[in-house]
Amino acid sequence: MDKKSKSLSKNQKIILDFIQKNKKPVKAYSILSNVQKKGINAPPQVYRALDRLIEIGKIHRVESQNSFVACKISNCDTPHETVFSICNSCEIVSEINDPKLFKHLKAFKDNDGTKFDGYNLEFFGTCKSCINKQIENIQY
Amino acid sequence: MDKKSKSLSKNQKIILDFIQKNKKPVKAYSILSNVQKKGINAPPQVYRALDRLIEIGKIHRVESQNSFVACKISNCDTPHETVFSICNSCEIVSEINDPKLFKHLKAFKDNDGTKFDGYNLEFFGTCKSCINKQIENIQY
DNA sequence: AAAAATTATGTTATAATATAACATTATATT
DNA sequence: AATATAATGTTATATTATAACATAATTTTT
Ligand SMILES: [Zn+2]
Ligand SMILES: [Zn+2]
Ligand SMILES: [Zn+2]
Ligand SMILES: [Zn+2]
Repeated sequence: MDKKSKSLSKNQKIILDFIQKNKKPVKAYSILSNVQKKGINAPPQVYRALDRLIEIGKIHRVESQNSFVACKISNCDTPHETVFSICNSCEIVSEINDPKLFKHLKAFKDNDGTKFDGYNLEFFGTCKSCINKQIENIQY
Repeated sequence: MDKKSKSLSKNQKIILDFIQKNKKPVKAYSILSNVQKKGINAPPQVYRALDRLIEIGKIHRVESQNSFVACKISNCDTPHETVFSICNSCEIVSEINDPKLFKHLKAFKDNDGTKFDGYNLEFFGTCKSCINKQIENIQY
């Protein structure tokens, strides 16, 4: 039985549920304040659940934001091979599912003989919606 | 005169100098304690200099480590297009200079019409030196 | 050169993020 | 049932980063 098929614990379920409800990534202390009514009282309880959920690929950490987002790729069995598109304006994050890009990244070799076991790629920019808002707001 | 050719301020020089002296990335508070003898007393002075040095491309932030490393690519005029190789064991970081990969990343388009202006890619693994150490340490 | 605007600095306090350490309880394995 | 493993609860603390405001240096404009 692999990690992914193991059932989640109570706290893990509560926290995964909260993260999945949110379109945007959520921060650890925001999670904490939102699940306190469910009996989760302190940061370590949140961080432990987050660590585990990351390990089994249910969520990912958005490094540039210190935030956490549910995995959007079904059967994402590669929790440490992630690609995101991040809007600098509204901070929305989309997980990129691009097999060709994955393949390219997976095949990468450096000149030092490093044995790679994962990668994280974050693209930054302005999302379509924010571009449109900016155009609307131009003052003449 | 562009940002890069502008001369650095006193604090910026002190902090860049310290970062460049280190092979490995350094943390903000480690920088602080190491430059206090030079008259830099408080975190904001460090973070301001770091922000500026990042902006002009002299250093990069290693997102997964909350650390800062000098740019190793001469004439790196793309401070927000970075690729690193990171050893999970010794935490050494190498900046990757791979024009073909850069081109590939630069050309990336998502399905949502996001206008990208940068990316950060971090490869994780075990460096050659750490692999060798691990082999040496196997007990029979 | 004087005035104004901009940039950098210094300082104190505090916010935000994350982990150490240890006691207890629940679950799985032998 | 005994043992081992994993998860939880709790308090305290470590680490990373910024807000806010006063002052000084530098650059630009007049
Ligand atoms: Zn995923
Ligand atoms: Zn947006
Ligand atoms: Zn660089
Ligand atoms: Zn190493």
